[in-house]
Amino acid sequence: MTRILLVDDETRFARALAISLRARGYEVVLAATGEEGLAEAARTHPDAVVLDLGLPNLDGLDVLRALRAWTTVPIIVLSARDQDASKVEALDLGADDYVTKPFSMDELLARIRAALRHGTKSADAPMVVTEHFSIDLADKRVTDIRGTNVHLTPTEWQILEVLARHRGKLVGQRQLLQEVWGPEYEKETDYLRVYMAALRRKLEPVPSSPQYFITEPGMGYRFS
Amino acid sequence: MTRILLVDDETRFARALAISLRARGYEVVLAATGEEGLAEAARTHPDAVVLDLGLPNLDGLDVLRALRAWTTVPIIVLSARDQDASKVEALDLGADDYVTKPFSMDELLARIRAALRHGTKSADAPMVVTEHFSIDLADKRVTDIRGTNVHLTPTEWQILEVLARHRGKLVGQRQLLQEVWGPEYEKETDYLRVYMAALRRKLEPVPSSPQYFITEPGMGYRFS
DNA sequence: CCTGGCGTTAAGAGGGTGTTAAGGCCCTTC
DNA sequence: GAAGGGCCTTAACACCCTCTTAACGCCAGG
Repeated sequence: MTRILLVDDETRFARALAISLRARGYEVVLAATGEEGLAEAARTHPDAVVLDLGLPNLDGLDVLRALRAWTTVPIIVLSARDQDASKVEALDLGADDYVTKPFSMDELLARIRAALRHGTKSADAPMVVTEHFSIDLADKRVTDIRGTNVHLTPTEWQILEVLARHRGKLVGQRQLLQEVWGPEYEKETDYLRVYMAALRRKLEPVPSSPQYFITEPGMGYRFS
Repeated sequence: MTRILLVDDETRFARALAISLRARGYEVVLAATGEEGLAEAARTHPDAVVLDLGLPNLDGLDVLRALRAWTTVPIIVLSARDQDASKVEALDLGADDYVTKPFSMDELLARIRAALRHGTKSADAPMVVTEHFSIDLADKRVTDIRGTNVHLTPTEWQILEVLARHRGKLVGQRQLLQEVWGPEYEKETDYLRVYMAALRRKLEPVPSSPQYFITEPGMGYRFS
């Protein structure tokens, strides 16, 4: 789960933001002071930090400096002041973004999403690993247990990609057909049977009794 | 040199910004329309893009979408409007930052610096070495196993560079065409075949059965 | 027994790909 | 100003792969 550290002493605002973030599936760690924020950052290794400059005791810019001394986690700075000086300073100290109050919750959430994209751009290879093969979504490559490349045709790959993205979930036949062939093919369930057979032949250890590509009769398929 | 593409139709502001940027050692490419911006982006491969939303003809958001279809270059969006809708939309379309006019030059410059940090975080791998040849991305040179220089034409080099930067990844034909020839050539798959043949003839030990430049039929090419 | 959904296989049609070479443009050189 | 070379574009052809389609067998439920 994506973890976000929120360093802010205005508990009312912080709580509202935390609720919004949690409602969207993020895990939120709260810190009310700069010291606490640094400690929590070290302890929980968040995927992004939202940092309010208006903190008691320790100045927000000092917190920023301290964080940047050891981590490249995306940091979004919030400020009540619209002063250029601190804005420029914060950005040059390594903040990824600077948002001035007042701002809408939607905007902040969008900026958090943008910041999270930066964090994952270089790291995080979207990989699905099983006991018998592994799927590299970024490289568009499938390798078997010995590291040999498994060749898939474009259609086979698209089906695998859709199933892998919904790992564990049931994907309806109509949905699969629409995502791979387009909306006008949603009745061509024959195609699915042919291609599921191909995928099983190439990836299942025992194609005749599938372990990863499960058929849910009358409904669709599931990858697990 | 760090190259910045500035897409803005207000020539007075654009010119002032260009002067400020050039004074700080950046190379600036100007584009007055969205179409021009897309063409320049494909041609010059900037390290960052500053995009004004208030463009004639083509909407700024469409430009953003078109850019994000093939490049991850940092994009800073400027806007006169302070509307949340376009702000959120732009950020979710892949903009790295969103700045509302009026703003100070210092702030924009600081945000450009911050955006450039993102761009360089993941890039840079100036040498690619294989068993049969090595590629020096910085020097734009390719040498074979005996250290002899291998001569490539500009187009051959660009293709090789794109593939080498995405080492191991599958590069779609459309992406390759857009990055080398520009967005308006994305259907000219003939070009690719001619140039892939040339690259294989010059670099593959056995051009007829490629070891490094792998074709994924119907999808694209992969360098590994 | 019949029906409908599913798995499997194979073959033809169509489109994608590798390869070579000729024509034309631009730049350099004399 | 003319000649030459390098490079890009375009065309033509043969070949290979993929998609589609059809046929058949299997199983479960009506």
